[in-house]
Amino acid sequence: MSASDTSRYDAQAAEPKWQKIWDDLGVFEARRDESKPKYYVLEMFPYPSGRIHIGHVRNYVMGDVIARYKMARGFNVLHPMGWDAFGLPAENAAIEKGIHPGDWTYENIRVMKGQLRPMGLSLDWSRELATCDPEYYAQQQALFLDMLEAGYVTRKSSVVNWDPVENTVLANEQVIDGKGWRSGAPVERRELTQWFFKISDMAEELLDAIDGLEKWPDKVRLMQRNWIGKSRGLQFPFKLIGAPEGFGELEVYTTRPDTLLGASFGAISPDHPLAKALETNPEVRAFNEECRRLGTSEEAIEKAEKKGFDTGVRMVHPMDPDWTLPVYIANFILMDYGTGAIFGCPAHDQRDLDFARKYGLPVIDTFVAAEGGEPVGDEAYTPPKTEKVRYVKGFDVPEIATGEEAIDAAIAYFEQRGLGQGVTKYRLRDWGMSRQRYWGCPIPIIHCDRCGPVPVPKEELPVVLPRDVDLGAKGNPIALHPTWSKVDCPKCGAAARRETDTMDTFVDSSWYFARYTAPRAKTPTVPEEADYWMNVDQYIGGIEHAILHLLYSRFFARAMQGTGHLPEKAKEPFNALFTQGMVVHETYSTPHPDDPEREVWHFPEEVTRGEDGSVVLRDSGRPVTVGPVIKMSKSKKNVVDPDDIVASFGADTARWLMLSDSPPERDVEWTTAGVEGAARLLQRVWRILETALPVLPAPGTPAPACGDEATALRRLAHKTIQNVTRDIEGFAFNKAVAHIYELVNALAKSSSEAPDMAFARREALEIVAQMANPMIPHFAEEMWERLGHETPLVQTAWPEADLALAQDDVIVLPIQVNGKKRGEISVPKDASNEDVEERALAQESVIRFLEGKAPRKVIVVPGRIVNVVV
RNA sequence: GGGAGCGUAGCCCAACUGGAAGAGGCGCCGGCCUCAGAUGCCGGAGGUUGCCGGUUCGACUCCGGCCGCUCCUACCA
Repeated sequence: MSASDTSRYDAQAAEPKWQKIWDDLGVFEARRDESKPKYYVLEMFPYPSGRIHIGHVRNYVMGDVIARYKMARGFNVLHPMGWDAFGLPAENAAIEKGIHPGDWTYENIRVMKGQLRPMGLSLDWSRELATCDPEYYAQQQALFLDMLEAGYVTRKSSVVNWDPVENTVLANEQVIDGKGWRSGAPVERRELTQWFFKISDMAEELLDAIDGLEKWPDKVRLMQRNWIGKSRGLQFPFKLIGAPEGFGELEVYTTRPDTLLGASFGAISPDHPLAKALETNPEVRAFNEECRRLGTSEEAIEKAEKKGFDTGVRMVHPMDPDWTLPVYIANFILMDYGTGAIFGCPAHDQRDLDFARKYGLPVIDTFVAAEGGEPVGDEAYTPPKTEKVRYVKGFDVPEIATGEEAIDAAIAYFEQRGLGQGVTKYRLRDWGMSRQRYWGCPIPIIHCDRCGPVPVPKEELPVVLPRDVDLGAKGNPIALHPTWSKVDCPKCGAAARRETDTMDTFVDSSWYFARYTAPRAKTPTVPEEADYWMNVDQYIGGIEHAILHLLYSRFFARAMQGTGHLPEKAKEPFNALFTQGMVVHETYSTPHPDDPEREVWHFPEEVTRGEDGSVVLRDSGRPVTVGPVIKMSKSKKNVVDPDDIVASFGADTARWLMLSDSPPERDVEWTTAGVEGAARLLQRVWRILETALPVLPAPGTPAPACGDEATALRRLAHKTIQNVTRDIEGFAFNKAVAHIYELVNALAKSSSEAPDMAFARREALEIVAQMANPMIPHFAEEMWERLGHETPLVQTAWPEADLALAQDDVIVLPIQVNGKKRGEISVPKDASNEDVEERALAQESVIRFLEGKAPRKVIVVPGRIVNVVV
């Protein structure tokens, strides 16, 4: 193909050309400009795992559509990008491949940036940051110190997964069936003193503020509410009989005090002080140790078979001194929630019922259904608290009452008698942020035997990670470093030790959005910049971050406001949130050669379908196990990267494909079916353009008088502006794509060279270019240039639809008889309901289906439908 | 175990949130173009809206119960 051949669109030439033009114009470099409204669009930044995959691209292309659209709407747009660069995979790579985590991470960033740049995203790369860079984490350490001083940080004990062979703490994902993933040794729960952010102090505030997050998806708001888990309940003690010294009472918390007369046992967590005190009994010790082998994840604990151990201790029912109940240690009671001790009421809690059946404990109904209630059998009776039920063993409450009423009555009863008190509790726990790992932000603290934990003076920041560590060693690599931790106490000058824990990587991602407003500053933020750019107007990311990342970021924004690093308005940092669906794919595995219990994962490109349809490895032909369709992730290798498509068809084709078909919020199973279709669209539009060019009027020619055909094309073009605008605003990119197709299809059918048609075709082509610009910007710019425009689209305003032109004057209404379509009528769009009814009843087909009967009712839905009911 | 979501043509999905089951794309079939293929153009078929029940003049849409799949579950990010 020669350079002057315009019969085909040449993405390989056009894409670098336009990227250079945009770069030279500096249009994506955000500068403060008080004369324009600002718009901050942000996609969740990636973990540099090695290569960009389709899931990333989908995320960033969506953000790019919004960014480019807002630019055309006259906003001063900030659209930055960076790297969530600390984390466990870098350490694993170091062990497996002998590469330093830092080298591995920076190489990944280089590769992934190299993959992203050709996508033509409107990113301000001058603000790029990496959380593993001392420039970033120095400011994170400064923030930590300010938060410590302001009382947002505390130190206390918590449980971790301990691998006794590796001498190391394991992440939940490193615990497989209760065993360490490398050592295979049974995992233990062990207590360590760790640093915490006091997020639970903010539970009420974070809960209340959810109401104000109107542009967040309801499902995310609901998930956050449930996670915070506010509950009102009763806390009170049981007197104990036969307990070790110092354990005269057992404090329990219950959200259902109305079921107290249905109690049949007490249960405590294996981590409860009483359970530990009882470990002098070897059987108790053995039971507790078995429980501790479950690891720390909520999922594992709850999924495990419910087991209990009768301690022999008994507790006295507070309402009847002669009534005593056995106290069990139970593997499903969490020490972190409530008081770590409960009373079990089998009739009204399924877990308690299963437990009671297993250990032969009584099941006592306290209430039954208000009408025809039967005693509990195999299923616990747990109606909503708002439902009226009949209390058969209630106290201080009418026989028929709702759960809520009875709970309030029970709390009042206990408070009046001084037996206990109503308390509000939250499921939300403090955020444990200490990690016994290498590749993270060092916690800037020095431990002195005399002064305790002492903050590192700010002028000595950053506390830089040591580079020379032995990651293969058993234990925390930083703690094992021979010299790094040895320092003098900043307060008293005595020999002291640095804190060797690093921060949870969620800390890094909890404030990066604020750092983007002044990424090179020598302070965490800069007031003028934060004032101008905050908040994030549109945040875009995966639904998998609906709880933790977003909740932690909300906490951080408040703490940063409290320490003077963010303005008041940034307390809720994300004005609008869009959660895009995940790109999912099958997984492929074969048994590990050394250990058939384990699996080796394979990339989709490594497998192929055999002749009989079975899935085999491409090189060896070994059979492959096809696993479930799950989120693309490096660890399972079910990733597809965009390079092949970009190399064969160009970035715009990949972008178009990503935006077509699937609604953005829905998960998509990745398939390359449709690539050719996406590429075809570009060529098709190009051909339409090149065919039309010789007959089109000059740019800016005013509209001539238009005949029916030209008016119809113009109407569709202006409707397309309305539709695409609405669809982009509503994140319905798949619908925007469909509307562009519709206009292109109409253009393809127009070949008339009459002046009015030539005008309408130019107008429609320009609108196609402008509507498609946020999605396939290189192609759109090239079109725009061929159409004779000198100012690039990136600096061109979004068009306004001509409302008068976009409206239909006549609409077609379907007519139903008894809900079934029997005919249709055409009426003026502003026809009255009476008119419509009259015309509908005059319809031949309607008369026929009425069979002489008089209509009982006629329902006219303006602009929609007419239903005649007989 | 708990929390959240999804399910429409062979496939991806629309259906203005209660108003004609079909906008758009992929694939498939037929025709045209071509020496042939690719590209392209024109046309077409395809349905118990996961299942059962309820509300309604009218249900893909709302309610209840099942089935299947996905995400989160506090040390994966």
